[in-house]
Amino acid sequence: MSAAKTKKTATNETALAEQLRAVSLRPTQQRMALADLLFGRGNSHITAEALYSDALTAGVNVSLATVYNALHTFTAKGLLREITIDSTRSYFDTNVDEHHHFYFEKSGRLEDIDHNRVKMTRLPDAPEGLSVSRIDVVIRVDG
Amino acid sequence: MSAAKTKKTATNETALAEQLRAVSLRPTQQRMALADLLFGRGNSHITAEALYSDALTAGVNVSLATVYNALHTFTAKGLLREITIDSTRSYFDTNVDEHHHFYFEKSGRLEDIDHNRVKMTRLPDAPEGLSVSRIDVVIRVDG
DNA sequence: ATTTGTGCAAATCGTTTGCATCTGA
DNA sequence: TCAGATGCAAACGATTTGCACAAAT
Repeated sequence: MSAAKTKKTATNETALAEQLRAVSLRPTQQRMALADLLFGRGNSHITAEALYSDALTAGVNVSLATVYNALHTFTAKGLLREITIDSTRSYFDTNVDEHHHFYFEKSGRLEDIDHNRVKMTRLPDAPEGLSVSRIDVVIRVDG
Repeated sequence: MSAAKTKKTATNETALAEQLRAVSLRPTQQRMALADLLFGRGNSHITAEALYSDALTAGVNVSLATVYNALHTFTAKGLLREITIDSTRSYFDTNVDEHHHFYFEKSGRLEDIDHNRVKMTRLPDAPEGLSVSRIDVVIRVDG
């Protein structure tokens, strides 16, 4: 009885709609359903294709183009973070807080590393006048 | 008068051939020429397409498929390191020593950071029984 | 002679785009 | 009403693949 499959409660629906409106996005049916799939579960790292197939499974009427659209829009609005580790696909992370990743080379799976589990005591300055937008630490493990 | 354009010196040719033989790769014309382009210059981060066009410019007779082939083979043999940061293309790094990168978001350019310019005093253990194959630190700057 | 590498063109695959249609405010 | 969103199918671009031919040992 996932919220995506059954009728969402009014409060849920409102919460999602508010979340979207807060970043000036129209809470359309598709965005609501995708947001519910993305943020309503623990599943923090997902690919476009995977989200699309989750949507189909959940009976959500949405096209692949709209999935890509929503993922990029959400990312631009700071609701998601895009992670590029494997050149064959992009992952989108629902965790937008500062954190790092384990990357399991065999399975292609990602796992969060809380930022306080990594401490960097020395870092180079950003080149002349440029500012650092993000520091990504990826620990690759053979698994 | 690049070594790729003109006839290579006997010592150069021998050195490259030895380098390839050392990792049990046949020193074919194409691999020699590509190795020369890759390792003979300062240019440490290159894409397959860029190497291909460099090769054409240098008058080297090689196909794109062979460029991909050589890049992957060299990487498998430890002569190169593949870097995935931008999902639209793969970079190959001739620097295979432990080091990190600046990534210039606007230009898509990469710049090496010597590993002793980054110091990590706290790192999580690798998950159960798995070993860490590599730690990548990417500092993204808006430039 | 045998193995390995190369080149071409076609195939793949994730992602993007153009455009007509629909929907939310 | 009308800007913004969606869906479809075609286009894309980097990379891979199949297979015949060529080159290295």
